Amino acid sequence: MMPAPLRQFFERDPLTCAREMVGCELVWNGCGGVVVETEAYSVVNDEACHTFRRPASREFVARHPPGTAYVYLNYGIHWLLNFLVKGGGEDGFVLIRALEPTRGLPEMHERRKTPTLAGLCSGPGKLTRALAIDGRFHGCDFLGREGATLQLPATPPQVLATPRIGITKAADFPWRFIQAGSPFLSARG
DNA sequence: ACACGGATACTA
DNA sequence: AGTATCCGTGTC
Repeated sequence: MMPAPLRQFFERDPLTCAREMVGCELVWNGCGGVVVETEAYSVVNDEACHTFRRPASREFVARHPPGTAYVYLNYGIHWLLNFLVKGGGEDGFVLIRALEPTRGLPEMHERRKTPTLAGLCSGPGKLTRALAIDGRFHGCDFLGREGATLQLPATPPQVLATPRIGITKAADFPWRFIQAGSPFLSARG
């Protein structure tokens, strides 16, 4: 079960949570890195959030505690990792979009077959592949599992807000958060 | 620039 | 069943 202080991390609104997730080190079974890019999705007035059109997603929010992993298959190819945010001003999700690799580099390179370090976890689908995260973890207490840790930064990095990537609805919301100047992002911004 | 690929939620 | 849509990536 997830440590109480960590659980409280997800008991806030999605924007605050997504912003403060940048700089945290996410480790899973010896592989992982520092989160350098996230996006916030809200169940309130956000057409890009799954809950806006998917009853099953609304049911997911109702039936799981904050911090639960929300993992889904996008474009039939890529697993995307989100964490459920709940109990603050608004409920929603934080999408993990990119990591600066710090742990288990050989193993991640083996899974991704990627030559460059910069491209190893520079996208939401890339990092789930590198960490071997898939639909098995949808709905589970991911950060409470053996081998999973989320370490808060000693000194928080400078974080910038930009528009979210790859969506058509509510595309103008500046709800993507990136570590300023990081070469490990999924795109420029 | 384009193909790849499957779950979800619609219409009937 | 058939259709539209979708928080992407690698290779063309």
